[in-house]
Amino acid sequence: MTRKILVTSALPYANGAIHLGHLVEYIQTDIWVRFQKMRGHQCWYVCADDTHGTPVMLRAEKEGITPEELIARVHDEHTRDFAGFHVGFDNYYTTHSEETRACANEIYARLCAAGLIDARTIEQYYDPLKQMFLPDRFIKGECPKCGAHDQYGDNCESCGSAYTANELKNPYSAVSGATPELRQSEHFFFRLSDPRCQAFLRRWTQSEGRLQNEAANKLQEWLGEDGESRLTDWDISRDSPYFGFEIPNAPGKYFYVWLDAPIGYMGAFRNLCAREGIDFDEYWHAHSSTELYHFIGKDILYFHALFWPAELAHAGYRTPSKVFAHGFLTVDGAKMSKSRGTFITAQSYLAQGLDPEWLRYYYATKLSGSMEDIDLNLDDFIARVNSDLVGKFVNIASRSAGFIVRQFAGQLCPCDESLPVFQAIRERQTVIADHYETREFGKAIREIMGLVDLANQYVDSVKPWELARQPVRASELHAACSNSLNLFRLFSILLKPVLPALSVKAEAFLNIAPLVWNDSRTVLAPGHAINAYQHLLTRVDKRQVDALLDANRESLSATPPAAAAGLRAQEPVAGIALAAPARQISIDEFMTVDLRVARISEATPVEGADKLLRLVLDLGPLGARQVFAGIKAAYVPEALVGRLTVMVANLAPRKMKYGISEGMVLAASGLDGPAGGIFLLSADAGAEPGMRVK
RNA sequence: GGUGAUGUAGCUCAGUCGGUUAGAGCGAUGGAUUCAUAACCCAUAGGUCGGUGGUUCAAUUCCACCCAUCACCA
Repeated sequence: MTRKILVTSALPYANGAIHLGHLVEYIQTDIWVRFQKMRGHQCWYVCADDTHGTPVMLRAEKEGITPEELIARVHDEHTRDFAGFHVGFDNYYTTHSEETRACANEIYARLCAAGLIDARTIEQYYDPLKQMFLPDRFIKGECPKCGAHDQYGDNCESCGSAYTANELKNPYSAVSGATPELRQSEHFFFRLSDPRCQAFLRRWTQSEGRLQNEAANKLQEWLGEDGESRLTDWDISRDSPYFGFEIPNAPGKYFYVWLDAPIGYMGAFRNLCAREGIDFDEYWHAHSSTELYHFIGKDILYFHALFWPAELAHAGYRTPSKVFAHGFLTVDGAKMSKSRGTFITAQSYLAQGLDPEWLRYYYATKLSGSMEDIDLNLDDFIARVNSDLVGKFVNIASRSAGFIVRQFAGQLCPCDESLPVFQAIRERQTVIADHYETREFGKAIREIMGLVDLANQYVDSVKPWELARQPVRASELHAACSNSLNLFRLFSILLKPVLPALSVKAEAFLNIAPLVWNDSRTVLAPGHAINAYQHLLTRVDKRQVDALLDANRESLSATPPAAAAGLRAQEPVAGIALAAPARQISIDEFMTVDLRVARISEATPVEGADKLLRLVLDLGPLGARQVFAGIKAAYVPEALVGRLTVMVANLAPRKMKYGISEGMVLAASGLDGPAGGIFLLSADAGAEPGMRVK
């Protein structure tokens, strides 16, 4: 039965370049979509640039162009990058479209009619210099939940909490730096706290198969226990000036960008429908039997699994069949870093001449249906691609084609499907298809490569190069190579969702029509003529990877680290990594850590904590700080009072169960953490509290 | 601090609903081979399955605690 499927990837913001982290999602989605299409299903893949909001508005202003010009340029760049990685959208659109506007107005009107939109006058920060209300993303301050500095006004990148901008502490305008003032303004709210929404979301998020287990558990945390009402109403409007859609009958009021972003999926699809003659309503009406899947990063689960389905359900539309959240990308085990050159843009990867299918393949080997992060290990990347794709897969064609072309005029003889390797492929096909379906691409690849190994063993066992020297055994040679090329064709089918461009080349080489999944049931007919073999894939050269890192490496001074690398904020002491020396840093980088001499003026045990002492540190002219230090195992509190030590004075304050920790004291510790001892640093006599350590 | 996840050969990862000698690929070493972009094939070496206790006839697999990493929460 042909399924009707609509698939989306999250909308990239029209304010920055696509990088390898983004590509995890687009490649994952694209592989899945290509698989569905190969299976003969009707599967539409849409995405769009997320164009609205203050960042776009301000950036355009800074560049001296209109927002429309900016988003047009970024749209071109994004389109180019995605095409470069063979991400095959059926439509890559923009949220700044009449289709999206119409859908947003429609949803808004229906939510109004359902009594789920409230107008309320709120106090919001206003930038007196810039003369504008400061929308969430452009007001910064300290997170009300965890105290992290420089957090945006809608959710905290440090602790993930969602809140409103007014809850931020010590706010400042990210536009002008001015201290904002509170002013009143009327805003519109989506009433998530309404019992209907609460009940719906509880049911929706917990329904079988809707979300990954980890995601469902996470949402359960956000929803709270039964009867508990943790969801708060969601502010969906912003005041002029704003780049976005003006709300009907509300002059000067605009939809908040996060309202129209997911609606952009609908807008992009509506645009596609007009082009392709698809029935939009069949896919979106409340009782649609079509399937709708959103691929997203785990960071935006909140929006896609709470706000979005609640909006849809109460506006009379269908809700997503499933939401697939994936983890983040690390490079060589660490977050992407501009100073290490691992913040790699899609454009630079292609510009350096690296093959996009190398990355598609490597990601595929690592991807699964879970929300776990995946690591791009660059040495492993090189080894994996060269070994699997060039050494094994492509090699099968390469080692057989010459004989067929030279000795048999390119024509194949009947294929012997009774060989064990063909049987193995037939046997594992279904499992491989299931792995693709469940997004267990890593498992699919492992299965396929196991079969490819069998194929190379087969070739080795029949030794075509020996047969070729004995003219009387020409038919054996013909059979061996025909079998081998048929194996290559089957593997091309199995790998086609991952390697679309390579498959096109393989199809040209084999002289066949575009392969679909069911072609794996057949073999090439006797007498079928192939074309001469040309290299299908080159090897990765380590120098290319090094050049890529160099191209993406920025000077250290250009990107001061937000938090001093290697020093962990959550452990006041003993957290410094030990085994190997950390990477080299510049003096400038070191100086971002403000180390000060401090006198311990109070030291008391913390009730309820096994390891912590509460210290009050006197920094002389800089005042006193409270710090919770995990040194209880090694020190009697009274013995510490009066001592001089060294502390990090510019560490972001951290709210702990027992109070706010405003820094950390330095201590040495052995390899095994506290078990290796804890040795508080001291300052020699003469040092005064508050002196800088450098 | 709490919750959750992860910790298996040099590297990247499987796996074990407790049960004879813990697997794969890569890398290393040796051999074979020369059709293939020094690819492929065979073989060998490498792990006290993070640590410590407990349950059990038997634990890498279950339980507790500890350590490390990551995420989320407070």
